[in-house]
Amino acid sequence: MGDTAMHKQARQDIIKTILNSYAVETQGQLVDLLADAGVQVTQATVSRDIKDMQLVKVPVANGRYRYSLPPAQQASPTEKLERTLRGVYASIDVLDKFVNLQLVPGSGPAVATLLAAQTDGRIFAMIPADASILIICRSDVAAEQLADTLQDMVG
Amino acid sequence: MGDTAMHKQARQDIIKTILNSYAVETQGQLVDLLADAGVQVTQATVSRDIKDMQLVKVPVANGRYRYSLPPAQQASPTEKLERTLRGVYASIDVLDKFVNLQLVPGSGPAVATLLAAQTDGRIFAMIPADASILIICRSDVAAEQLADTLQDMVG
DNA sequence: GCTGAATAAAAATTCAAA
DNA sequence: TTTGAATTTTTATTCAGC
Repeated sequence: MGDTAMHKQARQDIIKTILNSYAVETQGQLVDLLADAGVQVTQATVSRDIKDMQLVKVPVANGRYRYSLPPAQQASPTEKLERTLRGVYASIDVLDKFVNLQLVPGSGPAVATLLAAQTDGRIFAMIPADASILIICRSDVAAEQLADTLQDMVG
Repeated sequence: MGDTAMHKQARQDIIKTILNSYAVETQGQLVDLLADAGVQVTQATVSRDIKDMQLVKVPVANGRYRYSLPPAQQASPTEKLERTLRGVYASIDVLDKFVNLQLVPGSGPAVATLLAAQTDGRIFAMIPADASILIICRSDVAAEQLADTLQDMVG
């Protein structure tokens, strides 16, 4: 046993990080990856963590398996958008049916994907650019409202 | 072997139904439930079906497990690129001279290339994005017609 | 190709202990 | 309560046959 006490919660946080970085196929693999991260536990413990965290072993396209966070624990699309937007938002502007969202360079496509996942009825189309997204709304009023909504998200 | 030939697809449909009716915890249980439904297979076959169908064994609240239909597939853009419009189409919408084609993320450029090859006289210009294509038509009527055409393509 | 029987591999649990 | 070792249980795969 390592001399550093490792608590369950901390270990589970590390497991989350590992799952986001590696395609973990078995619990044995997870044991090894945890060891690499300096956390020494057995398969039994990992099995219990997986139950606790409600992780699932998903059969994926290439005929393999991988452990993954369940939909229930995955952040909702709106939460993801809000979190992301907070980090990359620069400014917002409205003209007629258009909302122009200025962002930090590189974040346009990612934010557009998150916005698209909202299925917001006010949005007709989006033109994502590197550092901005031009949103075409269904009406001038819709554009105003959307701008307000987005403004509220970033505080 | 039973004298009634049971095909994979039919069996998998039955499995779906069973999963919607029972909290199936193990593959053995599923074998039994299939037997009750008149389908005689072994655990090996069920294991393969589960892999095929991408079912997952989800740890649920009460400390038990249950098999469940696949969580929303988060396919990578690269995988989707290889598919046809039918495979990547999400929705289509019209506003004035605009047609907005919503697609799965990553497929916009590929689909736009295919669309451009059509040399459709109604299309004035296209703005492909990662997950959508904004098509600007030569007239409002042209936009309506184009939308209909595309709609028909995807059934 | 699809399957079952046998087997290997992996995962869950039991039990004792800290 | 949490854990590892050992064990049981479950699941995946191999192999042969159809």
